[in-house]
Amino acid sequence: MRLSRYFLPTLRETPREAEIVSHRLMLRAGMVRQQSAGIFSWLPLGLRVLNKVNAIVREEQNRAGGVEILMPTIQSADLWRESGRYDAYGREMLRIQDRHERDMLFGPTNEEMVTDIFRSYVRSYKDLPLNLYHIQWKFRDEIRPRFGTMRSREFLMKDAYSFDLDKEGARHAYNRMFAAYLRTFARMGLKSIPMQADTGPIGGDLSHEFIILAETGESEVFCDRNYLDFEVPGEDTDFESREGLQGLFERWTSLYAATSEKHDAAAYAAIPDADKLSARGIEVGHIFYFGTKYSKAMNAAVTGPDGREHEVHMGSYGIGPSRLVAAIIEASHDEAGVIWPDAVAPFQVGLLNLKAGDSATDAACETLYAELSAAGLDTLYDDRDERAGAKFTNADLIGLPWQVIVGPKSLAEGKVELKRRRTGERELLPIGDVLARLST
RNA sequence: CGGGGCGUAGCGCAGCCUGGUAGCGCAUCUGCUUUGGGAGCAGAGGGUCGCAGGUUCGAAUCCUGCCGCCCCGACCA
Repeated sequence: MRLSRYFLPTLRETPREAEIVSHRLMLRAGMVRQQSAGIFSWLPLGLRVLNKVNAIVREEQNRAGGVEILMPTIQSADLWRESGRYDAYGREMLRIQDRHERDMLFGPTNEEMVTDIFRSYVRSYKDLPLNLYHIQWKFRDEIRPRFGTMRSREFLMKDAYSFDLDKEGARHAYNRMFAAYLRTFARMGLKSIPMQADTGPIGGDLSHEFIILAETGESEVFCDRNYLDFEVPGEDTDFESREGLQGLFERWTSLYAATSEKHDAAAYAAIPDADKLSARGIEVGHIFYFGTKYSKAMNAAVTGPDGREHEVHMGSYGIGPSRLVAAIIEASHDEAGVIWPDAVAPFQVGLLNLKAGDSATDAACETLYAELSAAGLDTLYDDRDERAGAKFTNADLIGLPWQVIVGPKSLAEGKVELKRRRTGERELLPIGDVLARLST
C-alpha cells in the first residue's frame, strides 16, 4: 500500500478523552474513531489488526474442532424469555422494538440462540461432540464504558458453544478450548495465564479467565511466576486425546493463579517468595462450563446410546478481539508508539523513502516495493512528500515490525537501512539483500 | 446510579472570574527556501463559542434547563 493513497489519519497530539496508553495510541495511530461512548469506527489500520487477530482466533478454533457459523446481532426477546434471562439480564441488555412493536434486543451473548439452532437439528448422540462458534459484534450497555476498545459497549466477541452428551464429554470440550486459548494468545505475542474464575451456580473447577499481564491492566492478579515459563501447547497438539489434554489442563492449573475476586491469601502465601507474582492483568478470554442450564430450560436433548433422552452438557468460551487489539498495545509499546508483534502487525514492513521526488531513492523504493509485495510481505510504502523526520516519527508511531529506510546517503553506496522497531537495531545492507533478510 | 471535571476551527488549548464585533499552537491550502528524527519565512482559508430559553442596549462570558464526553466508585469479553 502506498501511504499517499491510503487513509491513515494520525494525530500529533493526544485527544483529551484518551487516558490509557492503548487508547491514546489507537487514536493517534488512526486506528479507530470514537462515535459515541463505547462505540467505535475501525479505520483501515485498526481494521487490519483486528482482522489479523480474528484470523488467528479462527485458525485456533478450527484446529481445536470448532465449526464457524454467524448468528445475527439482533435477537428476538422470545428466546430470552424461554431461558428466563430476558428479565434476569438487567439494563446492560439493549432492548429495542421493531415496527410491529415486537420486543427485540441487541445480543450481549448467544447462548439462547445457539441452543435454539442446536435443538432444531441435532437429535442423536452420534452428532456429538459439537462446538459452534462465531465472531460477531455484541452490545452490552455498560454503566461506564472506558479505556477505548478495552471496555466498550459495542465490542467484537468470538463466542464458542460446546455440546456434549455428558459431563465427561463436556470436560474434554473445555480442555480443547483451554489448549486453543493458550495457543491463540501466544501466537499474538502474549503470555496468558489461566486463572480461577467464578463458576456461578454450577461449581467445580471449570471456569477460567485468561489473563495477560500489563501494567495498566484492570484487574489485580496473583499467581506463581513460573507460569510465565510454561510451554505453550504446540501445533501438533492432539485435540482428540482426552488424556493428553487433561494432562495439559492439570499442568497449567497446578500452580496458584487467581484474580483479586477469587484470591486466596493463604494459598498465595504458600508460594515461595521468589515465585510470588502480584501484578495487574487484562482479561482477554473466559471459558465456562455450565452443564444443562440452557439445554434444560430450552429443551435441547439428544437420544443417547441407551435409547433415552439426555439434556446436553454445554460450555461457552469467549475471546474479545476488539479488546485484544488494545491489550496487545498495552503489552507492547514504548514512548514513540506501538510495537506490533509480527503476527498481528497491520503491515509487516514500512518502506520509507526519505527523499520522495529524488530519482534515485524513488527508483530504489519502487523496486523494493515491487519485490516485497511480490514476496507476499504486506508493505506500507511511505511515498509522501514529507520530511524524513516526519516519516520516522510516523513509522515508529504505527509500529510496523520492520522499517526499510531508503535515503540518498546510504543509497549512494548501494545500501539501505533496516530497522527493527522492537529493539531499535539498525543495520546497513546492500539493497539486493533486503528481501532475503526479511523473508527469513 | 453517586461523586468530580470538561464542551470555543480537524487536534491541543487560552479567553469566562470583572459582558463590549473570537484568539494562540499544530494541522490544512499557496509561494519561496529547506530535506536522515514531526523544518523556516511570507500569505490564505476555516468557528451557529454543545443546544434551548432568560437577563441585558449588548452574552463565549451572567442565570435556568437540556444534551454530549471524560475521570473516580459499584458491574463486565
